[in-house]
Amino acid sequence: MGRHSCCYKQKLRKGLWSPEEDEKLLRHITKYGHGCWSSVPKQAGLQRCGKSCRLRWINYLRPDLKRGTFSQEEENLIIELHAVLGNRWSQIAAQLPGRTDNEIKNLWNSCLKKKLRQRGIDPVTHKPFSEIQNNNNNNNGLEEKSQGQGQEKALSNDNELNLLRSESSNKSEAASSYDHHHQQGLVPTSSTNNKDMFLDTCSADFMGNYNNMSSYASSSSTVTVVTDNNSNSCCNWFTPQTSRPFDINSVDFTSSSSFLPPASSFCYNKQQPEDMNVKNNTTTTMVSSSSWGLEREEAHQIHLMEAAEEAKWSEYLQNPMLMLAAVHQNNQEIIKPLPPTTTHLVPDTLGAIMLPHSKQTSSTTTTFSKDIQNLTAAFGHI
DNA sequence: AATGAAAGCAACCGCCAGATA
DNA sequence: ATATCTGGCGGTTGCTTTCAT
Repeated sequence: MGRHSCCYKQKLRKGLWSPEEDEKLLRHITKYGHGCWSSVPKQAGLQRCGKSCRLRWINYLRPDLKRGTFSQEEENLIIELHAVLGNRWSQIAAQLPGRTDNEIKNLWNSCLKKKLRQRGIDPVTHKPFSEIQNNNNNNNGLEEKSQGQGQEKALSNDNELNLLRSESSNKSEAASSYDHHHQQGLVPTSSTNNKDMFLDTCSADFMGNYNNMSSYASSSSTVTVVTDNNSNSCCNWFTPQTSRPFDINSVDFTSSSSFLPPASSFCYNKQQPEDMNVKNNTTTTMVSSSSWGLEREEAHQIHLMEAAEEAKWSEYLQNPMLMLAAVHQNNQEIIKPLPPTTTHLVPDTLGAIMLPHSKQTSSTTTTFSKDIQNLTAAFGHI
């Protein structure tokens, strides 16, 4: 299968499994367990590669599989989980006992996506198309100024195009916003790629998705976003416990697991550029705490709110289903940040969602960004 | 009844990351 | 330190079945 060496060594069967093959595989695994999948076909007397055997077992032969059509409850759950997890089919499947990632994926692609579209909901962002349309119209206005009347304008009402845009709009908005702030020297700089990606990730999510106040789980700490409704604000960073600016240069970006501020929360505060008092040097970014947008008292209040929600968040983190419940229960309510002491969510609790299958280094940041976007899409109204 | 389109589904492909040699 | 092996995942393909005309 694929480029795996097992497939080169001998001519192996492909395609649909015969009942005889199923019986051989089932008998073998029932008796001996699968152990090393690559050795299963040989031991079971099958002309298949180990990968194919594994897939057959997981998707069809496993005794705990639930067969039959999906119930309405299951469909709803998949939709809600997808809003949080995105196309993480294996993680979605983990919440539906007896269902495989493959059949959930198939259901989504063949059925649920369509249903959502029929309801006027974008299956990518889980937001109403009208909302996306409005955003796109705003974007189109800008595009038209810079690009004139292009092909995209002609396609502006096309749903598929909207989908594509909705997938990329947050990132592009955020990226340009970050660039703007970066050019003004309002964002600490760094020479490492990871750090750049970190900044990019943060700015993407913060600029692209925030509404009044949102919070995000990270791999090692809390990201709190405090904003007002002034669109021209700039950003700064600080830890709420101390009201000190978060010194991004102090973060060890060479360690993939600690690309966020260590053992603390940090806040992002929008503020008018003229209020900024940022002094950069080559190694650190020193900012007077009194010059940052939130007063100590405000920061303290936020910190208290964090503490009050700590237990609640712990529960959420232990159980993605609770997170979904939160979506239902808190439509108009502000979800508070993760507790400052919440560290290393990976791989248990929410970390399993945020940073799946231990992917780290460069992919971690992109995954993280995607996760944040998904979470933001799901929690954006909170 | 015939036929083309759409839907459903099983399996493959290609990539990634951790383990191991 | 490097190469190879392996399991796992999401995306995609292509075959079969169902539906509409």
